[in-house]
Amino acid sequence: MSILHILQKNTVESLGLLYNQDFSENDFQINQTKPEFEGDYTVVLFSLVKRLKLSPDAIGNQLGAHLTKTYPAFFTGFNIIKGFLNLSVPNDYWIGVLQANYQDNCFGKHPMNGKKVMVEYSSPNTNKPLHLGHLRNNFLGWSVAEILKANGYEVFKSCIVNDRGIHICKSMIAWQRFANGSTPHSTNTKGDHFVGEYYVKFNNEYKREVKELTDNAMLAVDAEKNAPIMLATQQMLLDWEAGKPDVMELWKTMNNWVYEGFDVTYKNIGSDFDKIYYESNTYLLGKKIVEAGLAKGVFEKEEDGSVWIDLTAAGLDRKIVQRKDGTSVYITQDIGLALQKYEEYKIDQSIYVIGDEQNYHMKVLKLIAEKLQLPNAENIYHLSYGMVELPSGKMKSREGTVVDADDMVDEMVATSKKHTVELGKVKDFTDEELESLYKTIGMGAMKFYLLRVDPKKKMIFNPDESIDFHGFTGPFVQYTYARIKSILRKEQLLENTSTGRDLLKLEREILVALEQYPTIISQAAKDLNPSSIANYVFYLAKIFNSFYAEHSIANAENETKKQLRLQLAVMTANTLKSGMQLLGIQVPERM
RNA sequence: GGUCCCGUAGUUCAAUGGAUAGAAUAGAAGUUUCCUAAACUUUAGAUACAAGUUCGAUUCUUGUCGGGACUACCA
Repeated sequence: MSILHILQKNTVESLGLLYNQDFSENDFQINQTKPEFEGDYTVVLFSLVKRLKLSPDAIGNQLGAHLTKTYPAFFTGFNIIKGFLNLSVPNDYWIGVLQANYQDNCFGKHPMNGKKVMVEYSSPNTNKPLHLGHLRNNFLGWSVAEILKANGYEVFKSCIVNDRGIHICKSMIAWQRFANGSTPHSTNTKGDHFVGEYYVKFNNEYKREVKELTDNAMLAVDAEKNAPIMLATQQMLLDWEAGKPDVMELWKTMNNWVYEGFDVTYKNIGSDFDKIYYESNTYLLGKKIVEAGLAKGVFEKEEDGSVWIDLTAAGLDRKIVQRKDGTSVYITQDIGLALQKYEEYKIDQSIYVIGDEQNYHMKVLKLIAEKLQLPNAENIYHLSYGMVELPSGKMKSREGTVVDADDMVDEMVATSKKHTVELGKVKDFTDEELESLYKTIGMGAMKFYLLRVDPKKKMIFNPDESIDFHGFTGPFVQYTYARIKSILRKEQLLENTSTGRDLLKLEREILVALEQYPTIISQAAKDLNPSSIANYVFYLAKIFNSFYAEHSIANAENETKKQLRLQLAVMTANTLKSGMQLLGIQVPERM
């Protein structure tokens, strides 16, 4: 239990004894004490004033005296400033934390809790390569899964590949018309990029045809519906659904090109899945849902045969759930898949990492599941993240205004190589070690950049200003780790030595931060928010760097002090490594 | 039109209703005979506007102004 929790618990007890009333942890607030005041943790007294009809000073004095008298192992002194009760925790407590945990590689992680969670993320379309927005999704999903594991959940990472539908047919039609039989192999192009080019070509041709029609006096709405290439694409979708052999053949071929490309990207960025669903296998699941909904009277059938649900009572619209031709729409398939996931894995929670542009869709999804009284309805949770935008606005694959994921990875690795070569600290590395280091640092910078901001908020990426390697960045944390490891290669850490009872201000600050790590991990899981981990590891690295610049470890005043600092260094390194791992970022032994 | 989200230093991001609004970067000035200077130290700089609730508001409420997303028998 952390000192914060101990203080919460003891404050509840003390208040109860002092004032003979029942209190809970929600009746007051505890913060870390601001550095300009004496003390480690602070009880904010204002909320108690009204209830107890006493002045903040009076409550603070009584509570402070009671806490220090009753729990001298945890609280040895207090002061009250303007309604804030600042409590000091003794050195022995902090040193105890250090000695108990400095060698524990699992420090901060929580035991298994018996709960199962599925995290669905990435979920690409197979008609174009991944871009920077997908990277945010992938890093978020991966990190959230790791954070949940660290909190004792059994986690299944899943992905639904949107491998069928009109958008796929667009690339297929364009390939048939414009490719002259060329392939990724014949053009030496990565498969997903190759297919993506034909998606763009489709849109160019489509635009051209629409313009031609409107120039000939057709209305824009009609032109958009009647452009020959669009009609051909719609026919192809029908042929696909009918299982026409040549269409199926082309579909398989082109999807395989895309998968070969995705495999490379996923391997590079370190994404993987426990279960991959393909929409071509799940798109019929909606039928069962429609039948169930009609039987329950939740859905209603129109005269033309289409099926609808009325959500106006919940402030939403009337939504279609099955077309008049009997095929199910996206939302219905999704509900079918949600149910299938539940049945297959018996999950307690199902998290969807999907952009906030689909907030409405996910709201509808959950609402329909609730109305159908599906057993998994309550477990559906949309982890909605903000879009990555360019200074000019939203990225659009169709218009080519995207930052390509592969280009981004290459650029990050190249930049890290440039920095590393300039600094010249690892000239003795083999080529293989160098390549691996460049990748570790480059990917570290990129992942940290995308994960350090609150997932809910949209973020702006300016391609003209490359991602930094200094300051609040992945390489900063990696560098701190590497520097510690360098010391630990040279200095001997002894078992069972005394570390003394004295702590300098900076030593104490590091220990206070280290002790918070388990709380940070649980909070990150509660919020499904990796950015709190990123902020934490940066803060820890920062105060360690201050300490490093100020005090020597190898040349400490005496052996006792040196051992204390070595332990502190080991625990800091372990915690940085562990926290970075939760973000999907590796740390190098040297850099 | 309807629903929802967002306006914090030049820029990119922080701040469960709590103390003097934190960082990073860019700017200015410093630190290397001593454990890795991808580091450290100092300095300057911000809550769009107006009311309200509160002991206390960046945070909650309302309004104004500005920006964005969604609102397909596409997936």
